This record gives sequence, C-alpha cells and structure tokens, in this order.
Amino acid sequence: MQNLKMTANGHQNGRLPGSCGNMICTFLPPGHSQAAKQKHFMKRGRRLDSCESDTCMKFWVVVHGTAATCTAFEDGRRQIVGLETAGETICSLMAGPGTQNWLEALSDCIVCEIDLSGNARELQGDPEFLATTFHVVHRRLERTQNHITTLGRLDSVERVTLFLAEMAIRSGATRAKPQLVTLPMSREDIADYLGLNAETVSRILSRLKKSRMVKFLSPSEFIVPDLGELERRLPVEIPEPAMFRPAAVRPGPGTVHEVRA
Amino acid sequence: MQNLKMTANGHQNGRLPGSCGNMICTFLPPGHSQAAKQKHFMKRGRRLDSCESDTCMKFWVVVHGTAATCTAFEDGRRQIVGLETAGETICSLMAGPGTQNWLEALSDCIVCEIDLSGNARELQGDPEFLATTFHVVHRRLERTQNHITTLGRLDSVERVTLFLAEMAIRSGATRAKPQLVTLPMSREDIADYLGLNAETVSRILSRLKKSRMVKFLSPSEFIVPDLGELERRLPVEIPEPAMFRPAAVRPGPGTVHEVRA
DNA sequence: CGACTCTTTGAGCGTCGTCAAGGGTCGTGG
DNA sequence: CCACGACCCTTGACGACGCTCAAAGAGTCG
Repeated sequence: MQNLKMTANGHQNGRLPGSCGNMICTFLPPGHSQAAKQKHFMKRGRRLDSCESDTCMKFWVVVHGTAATCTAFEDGRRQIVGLETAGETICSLMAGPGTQNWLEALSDCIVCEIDLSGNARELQGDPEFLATTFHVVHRRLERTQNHITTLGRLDSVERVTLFLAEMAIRSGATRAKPQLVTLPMSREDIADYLGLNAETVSRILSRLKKSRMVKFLSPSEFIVPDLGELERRLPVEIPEPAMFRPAAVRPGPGTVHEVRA
Repeated sequence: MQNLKMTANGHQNGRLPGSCGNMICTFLPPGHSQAAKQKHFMKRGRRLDSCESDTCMKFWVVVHGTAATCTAFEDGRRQIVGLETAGETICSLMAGPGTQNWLEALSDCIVCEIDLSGNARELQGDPEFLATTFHVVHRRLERTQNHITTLGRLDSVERVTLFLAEMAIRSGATRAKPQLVTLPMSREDIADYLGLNAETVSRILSRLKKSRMVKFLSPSEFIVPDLGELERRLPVEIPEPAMFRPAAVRPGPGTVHEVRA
C-alpha cells in the first residue's frame, strides 16, 4: 500500500497546497461561499464538535497551535486520542457509541474549517481528492496504531519518556542537536494522552529531572540534552521527524518515502 | 466524511464483491497470474510478515478463522493492535520504528493474499479502487481509535467486560437473544489485546463467572445471559454489530449508514 | 493583593503484574 | 492402553506501580 502514498502527496500532478499549506483547500470550487471555508480562533479549552449529519463532509485543518482529538465517557473520563499540531488535517471524528468526541484547543489555536459538502458528488469521483483523503486517514491510522502499543505495553515511565522524545523531535531536535521545547499542554492533558493521571505525570517528570534526562527551564519549557540517552531507555526507536510533519507541507514529490527509510 | 463511505461501498455502481465476498479481488486484472492471488492456510500461531518494499501493494483478506495484527518490542512484549475476523481486509501493516509487525493466526485461518503491485499505476487513478481502500482504512481507524480509549481509560474489569460483550455481538448475540460464543483465542491473546496479562484476564473471568455475568461451558465457550446487564457495568455503549461486519459482505447499497444510526 | 489555575510532593491504598504451584486437555509414542 | 510431555488455564502469595486524596508552592490575571 505504500504506493498510494505517492499519489496522495499530490505534488506530481502539479497541484500545490493552498495558502494555509494544506491540500484540502484546493478542492474547494473557485467561487466558493464564505461558509465553505471558515477560520476558528480558539482559546485554550475551546471545543469544536463533530457534525452528526450523514450528509456532512467537513474537514478541519490546524493552522496554528496544538489541538487534540478527544473522547470522553459519561462519567467524565477523558482520553486524548491524537495530538494535532499545525498542518494536521482532521477529516472526521468517529465517535464510538455512548461516547462524545470533539476537537479541543490545548493551546490557543487557529483551525480552518473546510466544508466540501457542496461538491461532494464530484469529489467522490475525483482520484486526487480520494488519494488525498486516503493519505490523511492512513497517516492517522499509522500513529493511532503506534499509540495503542504505547498504551497497552509501556509502563508510565516509558510513556512519559517517549512523549518527551516525541515532543523534542516535533520541535526539531535531533540526536546531534538538542533543542528548547515548549510544551503546549498541561500535565493533565499529557496524562489524558498517555492514559495516566496528572500527578503521576508530574512525579515522573520530577524523577527524569533528577536523573538529568531532561532539564526544565519552566514547567512548560525543557531541553533534552541527550536524545540518544532517552532512546536507550525505551524498547522502541523514536519515530522520525517525518512522522510528525504533515505531508502537504513537505518540500517536494517523492519525499514521502522517507517515512519508511 | 461520512459521504465517502457510500462510494466506498461500491455497490451502487453495480460492482459486486468477489467469490470470497471481498471487494479487493475485483480489482485484479481479468487474466491475473497465480502469484497475484494466493491462499494461505495458517495453523494457529503462524505469522505473515509485512512486506518492506516501497513498491509492494499487497492486501490480506481473512477468509476464515480469526487472526490478529500484532506488534512487538525487542524485549518480547507483544500488543495485539487489531482482531481480524473473517471478511476483514488488511491493507498495510505499519510498523513503527524499532518494532516488528505481523499478521498472526489466533485460530486456524485462511488468509487470501492479493498482490495488486502489477496494476498499481492504473489503480491509483481509479476512483472506485481509491474509495474502497479509503473505506478499509477508515473502518480500521474507527476501531483503532475506540481501542485507544479502552486501553487508556478503562480498568481491567471494564476491558474484559467490554471484550466479552464485543465477542458476543460478533457472534450474533443481541440484547434480546443470547448466543453461544466460541472464543478463538487464548487467555494470553486476550491479554495482549487488552493490555493486561494472562493471569489477570483469567482472574477477572472467574470473577465475572461468580457474579453470573457470564456462563462458561468450557474455557473457550461462553454465554452472556443478559447483555444489557454487561452494558450497564460499562461507561460506554456496546458497538453495533455493523461495527464488526465488514462492508463488502453487507446486503446492499445504503446500509453502510447504519453504522451511525 | 487576592483569586484562580497549574504544578509539585507526600501518605495511603487498591489494582494489577510477577512468580510459583497445581490441574486439565490433547497428541504422541512406547 | 497408559505414560509422558506440551500447552493452557486457574489460583494463591506477594510486591510494585499508579491512583486518590490532601496540602502547599508557583505563576498569572484582574
């Protein structure tokens, strides 16, 4: 199936990402209405609910900030299913029965809402559109499956360690070059992402601080002096940066393959 | 995005599932080679490894029995990412870095391997093919995301309870009509699916037996006398049967929408 | 400055994993 | 036919890990 990724990139046909850097916008008809493309400026904690209708074909693109796709039970337990950083496309929230699903701003966010319901009929026969949406869903599946393994088989220290490593790499850190990382989320958010609770996360961070694995300049700013050392404490390798960078903003055709390199 | 599900069904164009009941076969060229479609008869425990090449476009369809998509760390910890029962299509195993991924027979299985690498180029422009693969991946994402919440926020008793309920529903049980269920997997397999260990699963099953939530006729056969009672102990509703029945073998066009009903 | 939120840390305890022993079933081979 | 091993399931004892509750410190905003 890796071949489909190539098509999904879309660049080889000369199609270029829109002004926001995302592919989805480019499928809007030339003279689309205001309502079809809408920017949400979301303060931390604000939510966007998924649309329940069957005839709705909305996409959300995170333009700035960090958001999360969340699920909750009636009793209030929350699970963050995915972290959505700038460039990420959310093409449908799939609520299980008896649960609520929403997109929530973890930090202040700009989210672009694109409604393609108007030209759904044409798009369903458009190979480029289908390949793009396939790619969006495929990427998400990839990360979701990895997260299942994290939740099912890593203990709390490993989960937090992996989380720090991932955040560092998202910020551009490499094994060779440390990098100041700004956490866009609270301890409770981290906990809800990792299937832990906030106190446990805080305690583990303190432990990692003491063991010099990570230096905190403030509760939300840290540096990992030696990413390799972090990695040695984990039973998995740390994912490539490409894993966190959405395809549509990558430099050119073919680079998608780096994911498997 | 729900609209795409309609196209993905494929029936409305008159395209019908192949002899094995699956859509993917129908994309093989008329005079395809033997190698392009291959049946694997797998004894319990046997594995199929994912293909590493970038130019490979293989699909696996479980025709009979129960298989699992698995991940493992170097240290041996295993996580079952998804249960694959008859009719399920696996379109790519996406190994995270530093982990192994494979498809494993939990019970004796027949798995059909379909290699579309030969006509990849045409298929990448074929809306029907793209819609079908989109649907395959989308379905999987839906279940994967639900499983994240299960692993992250349900305790062990809730996980096992939910598992029993799901297995009952897969076997055709409803709130009104109990049903004899045959477990196609060991306690350890269940544990690896639920992020627990085998002894814990066994202990919890014993507890549920004592509380009459479930009757075991043998270690691998049980009946849930009152599915509603099981559901009342859970913070989530039990998914619809449609959640477990692959789209390609559903009766007709339009029925896909029942997923959201 | 106080109100609020977030974070940290401690004490206590329940849950779940580890280790170990014993029993049941099945297939093989003497 | 039975002995044996392989494998799975069950149950107990014990301990560590992670959650709950509580209190106090740190940072932010009006």
